[in-house]
Amino acid sequence: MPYPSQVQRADLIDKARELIESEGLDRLTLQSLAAAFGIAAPSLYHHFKNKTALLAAVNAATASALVEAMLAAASQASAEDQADPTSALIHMLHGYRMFAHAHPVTYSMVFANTMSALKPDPKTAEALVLPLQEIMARVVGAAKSLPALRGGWALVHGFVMLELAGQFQRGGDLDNAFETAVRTYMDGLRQPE
Amino acid sequence: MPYPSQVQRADLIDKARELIESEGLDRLTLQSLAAAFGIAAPSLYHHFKNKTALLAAVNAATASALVEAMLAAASQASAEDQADPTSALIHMLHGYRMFAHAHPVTYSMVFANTMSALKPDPKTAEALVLPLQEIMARVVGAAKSLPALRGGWALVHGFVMLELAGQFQRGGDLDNAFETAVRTYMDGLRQPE
DNA sequence: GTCTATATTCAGATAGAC
DNA sequence: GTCTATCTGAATATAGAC
Repeated sequence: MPYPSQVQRADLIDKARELIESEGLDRLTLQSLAAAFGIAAPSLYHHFKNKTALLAAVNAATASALVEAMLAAASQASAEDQADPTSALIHMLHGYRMFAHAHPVTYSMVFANTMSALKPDPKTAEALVLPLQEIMARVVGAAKSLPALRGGWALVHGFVMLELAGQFQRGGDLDNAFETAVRTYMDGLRQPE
Repeated sequence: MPYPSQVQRADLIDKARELIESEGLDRLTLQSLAAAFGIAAPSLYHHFKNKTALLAAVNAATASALVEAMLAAASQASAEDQADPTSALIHMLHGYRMFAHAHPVTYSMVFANTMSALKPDPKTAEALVLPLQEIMARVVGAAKSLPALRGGWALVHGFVMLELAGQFQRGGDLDNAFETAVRTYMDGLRQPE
C-alpha cells in the first residue's frame, strides 16, 4: 500500500458540491478538488472521465438530494396534513424551497440551460417530479395533474430562482409571499372551469 | 483616417448578444467578438473596461429589450383586452414568454445567480417589473399588488426556465399549459381570502 | 481607435513510473 | 490509484507604435 489516500468517488462528488456552494462553480478546478483530499489533480481521472463527467455527477447528486428533502418534509408533516392532499403538497413545496435556499448554487446548476450536457438524465429528472405529481393527482385528479403540476412547479422554481437572484428587491416577507403565491395557485386549481 | 472600422459600442453589445445566443456564452471571447467586426481583440478595451463590463452591458440591453417586448405585446392587444386588466396582463405575460423563447441564453443570463457582478443594476431591474406591477395593481388593487406580482412573475419565469431547460419531458401542449397555469393563478387571485 | 507583440495565468488532459 | 512531469491550448489583459 504505497499511497494512503484511496479516495472514494462518492466523497469526491460530495466535496465538489460543498466547494461549488462555498467557493462558486468557476472556482472548482480539478486542482482545488484534488487538494481538498491531499491528492494530485491527475488522480481524479481515475474516478471521472473528465471534468464534465464530474459536474454531471454533481448535478445528479443534487437532484437526488432534492427529492429526499421533499420526501422528508412531507413525512414530517402532521398526520392531518398528510391526509389532506393540499396541505401535504404545500409541505413538500416548502421542503423544496428550503433545499434551494440551502444549496443555491448547485440547485441552480441543475436547471441552468447555459450548460448543456450537464443535465441530469431523463430518469433522474423523472424521479424529481414524481413525488410532486403523485400528490397533485390527489388534489386535482390524475387527468389534470400534468398541467397542474407544471404550473405549480414553475411557480415554486421561479420564485426560488428570483429570490436567489436577488430580484425581489423591495423586501417584505418573502416567506409569506411564497406561502401566499402557492396558496393562490392552489385556490385557482379548485375553481371550476 | 488610417483605420476604417470605427466600431460603435452599441453595435458591439448587439453583436455580443447575437453571438451568445447562437454560439453559447462560453464561446463568446473577446477574440471572437472582435473578429466579427474585423478588428483585433485588444481594440475592445477602448469600448469596455474588461470582459465583465461587456457582459454587464449585454445583460442591461437584454433587460431593456424584454421590457420593450412586453409593452409591445400589450399594445398589440385588442381595445377590449386592453381595457380588461386581466386580459391585458395575460397579453403582457405572453409577450414575456415569447421574448424568452426568442432569446433563451441571454434571458437566462439576466437571472443567473451563478455569475454575480453581472446583474443589471437596481434601476434596470425596477424598470423590468414596473409595467407588470401597474397592470397587476389594476387587477387586485395596489395594496395586494406586490405579492400578487411576485407570484405571477415567479410562475412565468419558472415556467419559461423549466421549458428552456428541457424539464417538461412528457411533451403535451406547452402553450396551452402556460395559458392554463397563468389563468389558474389569476383565478386564485380573484378568490376572496 | 486601431494595430502588433507579448505577458500572464491557468486549466484540462496525457504519459509513464511506482 | 497515485505520483511527477509535461503538453496543449486558450483567454484576458497590457504596452507601445501608428
